[in-house]
Amino acid sequence: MSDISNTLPEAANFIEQIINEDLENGKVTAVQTRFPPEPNGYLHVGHAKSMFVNFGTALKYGGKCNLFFDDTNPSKEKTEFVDAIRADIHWLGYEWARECYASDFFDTIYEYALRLIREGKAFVCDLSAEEIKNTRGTLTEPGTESPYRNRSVEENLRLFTEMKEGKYRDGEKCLRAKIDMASPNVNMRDPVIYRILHATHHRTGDKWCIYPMYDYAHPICDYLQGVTHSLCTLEFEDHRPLYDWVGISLGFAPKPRQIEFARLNLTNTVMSKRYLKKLVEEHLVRGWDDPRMPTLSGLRNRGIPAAAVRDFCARIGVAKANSECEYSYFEACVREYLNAHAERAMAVLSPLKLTIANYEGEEELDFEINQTDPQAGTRKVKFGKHLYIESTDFLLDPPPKYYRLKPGGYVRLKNAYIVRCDEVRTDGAGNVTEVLCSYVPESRSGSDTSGIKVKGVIHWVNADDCADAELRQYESLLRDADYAGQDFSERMNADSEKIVYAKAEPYLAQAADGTPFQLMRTGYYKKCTENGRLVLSEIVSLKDNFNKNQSN
RNA sequence: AGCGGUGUCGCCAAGCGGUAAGGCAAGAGACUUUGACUCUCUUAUGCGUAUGUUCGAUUCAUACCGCCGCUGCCA
Repeated sequence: MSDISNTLPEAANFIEQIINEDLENGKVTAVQTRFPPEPNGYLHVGHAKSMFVNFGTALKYGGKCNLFFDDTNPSKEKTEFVDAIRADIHWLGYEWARECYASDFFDTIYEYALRLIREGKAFVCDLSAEEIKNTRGTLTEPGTESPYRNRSVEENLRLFTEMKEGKYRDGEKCLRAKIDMASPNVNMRDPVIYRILHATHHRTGDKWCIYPMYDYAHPICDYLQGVTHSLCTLEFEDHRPLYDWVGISLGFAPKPRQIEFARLNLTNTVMSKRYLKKLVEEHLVRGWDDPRMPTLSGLRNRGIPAAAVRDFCARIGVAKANSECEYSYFEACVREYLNAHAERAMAVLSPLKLTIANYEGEEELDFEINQTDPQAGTRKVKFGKHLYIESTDFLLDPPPKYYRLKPGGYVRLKNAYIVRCDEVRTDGAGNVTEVLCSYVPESRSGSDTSGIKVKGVIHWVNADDCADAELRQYESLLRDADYAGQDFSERMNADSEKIVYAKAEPYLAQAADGTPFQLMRTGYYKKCTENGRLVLSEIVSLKDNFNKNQSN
């Protein structure tokens, strides 16, 4: 399996270059990063990349990575999300050095604001949001300075204290950094750094009615945590001058360094929290962890192994160019991992009865648990006279080059015997209801002396042995197959700009009792995805499988 | 239009002046107790375009062109 500790290195060269420089010229002596989600939703694959970069960088340099909850906007954040985020990070396989919150630092952040005011670097502004917007200027024209920009330090101090004490309504006043209204970078035009928000915070309750803005709080929180390299996505590139302004104004040493990288995009996949939230709130999905969701909990419920997600992140690399990965890349990583690690089991999704006329009794056959890994051992499967095969593995009028079962044709039952189709039973409507075969006794797998060569090998289940328990399970698999299919895509299509999952995925299933199952048709994978239907045959149970692999 | 980024095979992505890695996808073949897996081979005289500098440029310079982001009291 992919090793967490060696996945980042080759992937993020430009980040490493910067860090190496800082290390070489003694700017820093150890590397500290942080994974900074806002607890306003669940984590998705995009966050997996961010975790990969942040945790991976720390791992690479023998440093630390904190879990930092960016909870500066109480109107959007909830404890439910905090718990889910924690669980998802652990599932992905990462361990944080310290868990902290922006709200842990509210007191200090406030003190720093006082200091900026005393040094004439911040002022209380009475302009409304609308007025601030109108005086900010445009992309090509400078803004105009606020009439409140030159208030005395004493007045600013008094006003800001009153803001904190709750003397004003939301939006009535705000604290702004005094930078440059003519800056070509709009973020530097006296940005708001504190706003009044009479909202109950999920952690600090009603202690505060003013909250710091991200741009102001983030560099402070980074510094207070000892973060040396603050890795974030490209859209914050324009904010870096402000990030630096805060650090320099407050005299941080060493000042954390912000480095940006491109976020992950996947074809046919909605990654915007706004849409995902909408899907949940409008009950178009069961919840954030619905297996159709690109959330980490969704992937987990779909049975996708965390190691495969990590491997994917490592393989796509980290760069600054905007890009969109083909979903097939992700699927390849999942298949590759599953192929190497998942336990095999045979299952028939659409059963067709097969009876072997000349076979009596029963015997137990040895099956490899994982063909690619002999050490995984073997399992016993009962073979008998009455079996079920996949209905699609038999064709009355087969096209040329059809290697599976057909009237008068030979085929091998996987890991068992070669059989010949002698007779077919149909119902009134002409549908095939049963296939009658005869088997070749000396063709048993492993000791085949029959000399018969067959091109086709099909899977089967013993009807007597597992009819009750397993067929019920197949039903639930089928139900979920529908549930995972086209209907959903169409709805999404009509409803939003993108499709969530345009195609059903062959390994997308879950038993009714919640047991995650990996479906992996080893033979017809491509065909499955082409027609968008699940026509799978091999079930790979991953229950406990991942945990097992995790521990070593 | 201003600022900040970015343009290398269908999709990711190495490369940091010395003559285009790798992966995914695709195609061909071998193997096979499923046609899967595995294995082998093929796929950019070309690196957004044009000029330069140089013995030599994807790598440096200049100018264009394209794409992305930015005018929340969101993060």
